[in-house]
Amino acid sequence: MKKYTIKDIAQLAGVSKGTVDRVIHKRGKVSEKALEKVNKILAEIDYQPNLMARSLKNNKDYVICALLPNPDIDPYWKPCKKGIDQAYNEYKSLGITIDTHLFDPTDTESFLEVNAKVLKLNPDAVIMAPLFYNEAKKSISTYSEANILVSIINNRIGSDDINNFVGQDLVQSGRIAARLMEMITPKDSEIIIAHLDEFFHNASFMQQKEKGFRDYFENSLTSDYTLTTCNSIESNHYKTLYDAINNSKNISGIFVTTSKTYKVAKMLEDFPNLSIKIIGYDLLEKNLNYLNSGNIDFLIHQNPKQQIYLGLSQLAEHFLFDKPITEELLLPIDIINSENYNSYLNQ
Amino acid sequence: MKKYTIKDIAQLAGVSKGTVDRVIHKRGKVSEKALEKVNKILAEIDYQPNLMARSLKNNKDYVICALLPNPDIDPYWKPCKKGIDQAYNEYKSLGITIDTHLFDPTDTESFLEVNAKVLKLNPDAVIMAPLFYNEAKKSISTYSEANILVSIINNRIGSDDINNFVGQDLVQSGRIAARLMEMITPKDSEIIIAHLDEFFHNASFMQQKEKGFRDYFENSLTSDYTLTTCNSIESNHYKTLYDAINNSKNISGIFVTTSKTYKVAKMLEDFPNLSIKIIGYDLLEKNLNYLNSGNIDFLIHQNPKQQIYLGLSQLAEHFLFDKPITEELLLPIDIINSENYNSYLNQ
DNA sequence: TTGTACGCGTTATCAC
DNA sequence: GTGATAACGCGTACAA
Repeated sequence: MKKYTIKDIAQLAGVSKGTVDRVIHKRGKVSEKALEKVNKILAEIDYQPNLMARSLKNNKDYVICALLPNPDIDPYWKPCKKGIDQAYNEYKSLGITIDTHLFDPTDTESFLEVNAKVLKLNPDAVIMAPLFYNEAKKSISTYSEANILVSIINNRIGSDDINNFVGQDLVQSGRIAARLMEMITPKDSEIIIAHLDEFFHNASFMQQKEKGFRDYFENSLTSDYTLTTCNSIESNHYKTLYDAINNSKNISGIFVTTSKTYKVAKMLEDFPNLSIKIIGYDLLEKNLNYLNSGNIDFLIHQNPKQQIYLGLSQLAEHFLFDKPITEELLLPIDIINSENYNSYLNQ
Repeated sequence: MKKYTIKDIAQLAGVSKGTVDRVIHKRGKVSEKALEKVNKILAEIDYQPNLMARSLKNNKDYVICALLPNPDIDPYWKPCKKGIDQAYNEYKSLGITIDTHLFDPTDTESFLEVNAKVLKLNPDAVIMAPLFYNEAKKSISTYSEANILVSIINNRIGSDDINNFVGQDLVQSGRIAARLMEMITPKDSEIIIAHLDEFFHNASFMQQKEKGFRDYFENSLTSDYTLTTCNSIESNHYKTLYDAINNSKNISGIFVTTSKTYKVAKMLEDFPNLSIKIIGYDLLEKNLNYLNSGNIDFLIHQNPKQQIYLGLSQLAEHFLFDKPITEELLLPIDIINSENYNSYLNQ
């Protein structure tokens, strides 16, 4: 399995390196005869261009801007720092610069400002969590017009200008929660689907999770649960959810579609004689505490760290080695209990 | 954030590239004065050697041999092919060759033969699943003496000659199964820990899983399960397990410590009026079928594909970019149910 | 249409 | 001790 170089091919074909290069890259200006000779050799051997040499010759420094919600405001995004650091360390010596810009997930204006700032920097690519649907769409097409690659993480939004999406199948995620719920609650009981307030209001992903959750039970022949959806917001002290729990005596489980699962666990401390299972999302410290104490039964891990790492990695390898970018990268949906969360944290 | 090259440093220090190189690599033969000047510059700037250039100059082709059980004999190893292919494609153009050698997991002799063959090839590294404890240990030290790096996947074996281990914490894996079992079975029932025959008889990893499983319940204040261990082998038609199920009327769950979980599910088809939960290991097709039909409740994913991919990746990056090798890489322990297995298969 | 020469950054070698 | 130079493989400008 010898490694052939352009020089080797030139020698074998009896032409010069330049001619071989022109054939390989289809730059034309090659005589019939030469073309034939080179193609014959190329057909015989398996030429693999040396990516190091190519990249070295390129010798360009690429800049990727990462636009993320401030993790101090929404701790869900905390792990992303680690993912960025990992990608940064892996690619810094190969000519990739990663530049993080945080915005306030409660403030559309802040998102727009950060996008304006980034646009001025004119990076080679942008990777972002598109929390605000309309604003994100507009920013994305602006980037695209400026020939800036766009990678999206966490939740998909429809746009032809997106080069890469890394995330999870949220409908399936709801189905997973449903199957788990089915296993740990009595079949004839009531289950609440709780959408706790999110900073961003046009997010469709809570609905996707609900859809999957309901679909699972609707297609099930053996179950006869009563499913109730409950939207609840902090400014109202989550009163709707509280009342729902307080008024029904047959609730066996609550499916929380957001990372604020711990708030439900906390609320249930007011009802010590109810036995209600909780399934929710994300490995926030507060969630893990309740998972450990047994008050939360399962969490589903959305793996924000891996999402941003993989997105960055795809972009970097594309710039450096011209690797194709996967348009859609769906991560596994991890089921977490008190015993395995630790194995995910140290990743 | 300018990128400094050796040339830049040489210019700044008023010396030649050669001298800078000697300082950086501590090759000596540098005058006090020159050393000082260069070190001063190095202290001021953040010099990051260009890994592409270094690797290009190196221009060595590295060979890694992968020693794995034949997946036609034990389907657990099937996904490894994908992992190897992935690493192969990723690194082939960068000068890494991966050479797979299969052995018969039921036959110690075959393992030794393959090792002998590989030793003759004198590769730069070997990655293997050390199924046969004593034989593996001996082979490993032979490789080490021949200056061949050794990477181990799947199950750890003690040896100072191992450069890298990729796998899971098997004791913790047992605890995870225990927690799941606790959630889906009544607290005062009987649970069987079933060790189904493995091809290799000196494997300690079934014991590790059992230890974790038992530990969990022993430290639990709320549970009073009766745990029974059952070793059962195919040549005896798994009679010991069959009898255990047949004779007891209070079994609520079976924890299968190997990938042959489907055999237990199949056996339970003989007992249609028993309701016994099954938790086992690995995403074999036969296991997934029973997971889908609800006869297996949970599987734990040992991720053999990711194990070999990460091991290969570590070795490759070490050879190419001189990256340090993690001695021990513990993968997350994935909980699988009927709804999320698909998201792992397409990885 | 073709071949040659040069540069990318690092490292090894070889004169001085 | 030191500095100049060649080489790795690729891409390309330029001369023929």
